[in-house]
Amino acid sequence: MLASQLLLRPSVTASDRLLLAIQEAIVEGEIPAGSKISEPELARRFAVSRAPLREALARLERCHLIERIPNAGARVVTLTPEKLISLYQLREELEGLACRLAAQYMADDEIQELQALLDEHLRTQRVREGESYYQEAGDLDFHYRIILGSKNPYLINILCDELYFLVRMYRVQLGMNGPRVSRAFDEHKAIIHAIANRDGELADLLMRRHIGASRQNIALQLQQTR
Amino acid sequence: MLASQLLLRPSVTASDRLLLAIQEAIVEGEIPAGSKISEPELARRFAVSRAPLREALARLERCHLIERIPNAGARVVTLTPEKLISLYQLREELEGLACRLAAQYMADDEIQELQALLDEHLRTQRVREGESYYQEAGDLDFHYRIILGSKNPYLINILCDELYFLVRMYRVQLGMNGPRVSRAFDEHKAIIHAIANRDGELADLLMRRHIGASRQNIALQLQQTR
DNA sequence: AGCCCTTCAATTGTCGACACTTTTAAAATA
DNA sequence: TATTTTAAAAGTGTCGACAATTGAAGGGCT
Repeated sequence: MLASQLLLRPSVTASDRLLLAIQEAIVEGEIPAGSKISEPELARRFAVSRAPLREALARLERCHLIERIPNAGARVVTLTPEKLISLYQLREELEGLACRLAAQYMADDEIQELQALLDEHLRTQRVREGESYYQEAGDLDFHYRIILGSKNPYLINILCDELYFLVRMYRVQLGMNGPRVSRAFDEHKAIIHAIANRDGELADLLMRRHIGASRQNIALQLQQTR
Repeated sequence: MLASQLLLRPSVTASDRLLLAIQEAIVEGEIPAGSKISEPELARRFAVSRAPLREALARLERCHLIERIPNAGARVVTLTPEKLISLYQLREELEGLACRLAAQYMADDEIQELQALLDEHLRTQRVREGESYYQEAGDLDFHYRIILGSKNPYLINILCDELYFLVRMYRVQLGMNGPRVSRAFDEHKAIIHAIANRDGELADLLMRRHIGASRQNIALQLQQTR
């Protein structure tokens, strides 16, 4: 469910719940990309006042899902190929770094868990052929663990809390579940292998290629669509 | 003044002004690192209600200057050597990327302006020997322009709006203005040269070294302090 | 004395109302 | 009819007050 940042929170406020609900609605396209957000309307819909709603909107802006203009209101972001490329450029760099650090700082048992996770995903994947949801959940989980393994708090915050909802939004709304399934698994395996060998440089390189391949895949899809 | 994200805003609200004021107070150490933030107290101090104050606090959390715990309140972040290293690791990666992209996307006149800026800083620096404020302002300005030159909106947002206040806070409070002045100028010149030659790879490498040198400088200073 | 429970004050989260701004729509003029 | 002006409607920003939660002080127990 990707609620990593909420699992640690002792008490959940209304604005926390709102954030999750609206995030999901935007990512899934229920609130369409580019549409205007009306505070009174959303407040009615979720049966809360505008105070916690505005708190939630502030946090939605933080993860780039909406854009606000003072005195004019908020809009859901519009998705463009250019922005998507920008996003993947960043991911290549940041997740490459995450791999290098993870190879250095992850505990042995964390690496073993990661390996076990991949095996399980492989089995699940075989059973549910074609169901992209599990594939995506597995993929995100894989990336999450490595990012957390970097132990760099700023890096973790940027990737997990700010950029990954955008990544999901693009995947869902542009239908990026592609035919890269089995190849992605092999790439994941190679990356884990490098981390297990404490070869940060190699893990870095492999992750950059892994994400770079996705980026080119996207570029191709976009080109074909035209 | 580093108010880049505010210059474009049509109308300035109370929470905008609050954000700037509190940011400055935290960066300069007037509100001490690690101290608890009392909403009623701050609201009185700035003569506003808690609504715009809370909006400002949400944005301060976004740039990592405060940490909030639901129902418990907000604290100014504490500075640690480990976090500072984490921050510089990120900067190396992100500003390296920024250089590579800037070499590709900056317009010719933007590069010329950048060059002129550096010359001017050099002159100003000679006049005001030892005054670290101008040196820092110049340094930040230099980095800003290259980041903006990358034309990658997510990269720009993360570096300029989220991480640079933290960088300033560390510089001010740990007194990081060091003896690297003249050497930094040479490094800046080399980076611009690479960008002007549209050599992204080289600019990337040089920027990583430039920031890496600062990082090692910091590590040394911290070691000596003990 | 030390620890746990209760009570109370202080702080945070939420609410409804008001002030100001922007946008929309109608009216007036050319 | 097209354009500008004006007025109303909707929406955002801010305020003060109430409700819910937390942290601390005090009292009771072992």
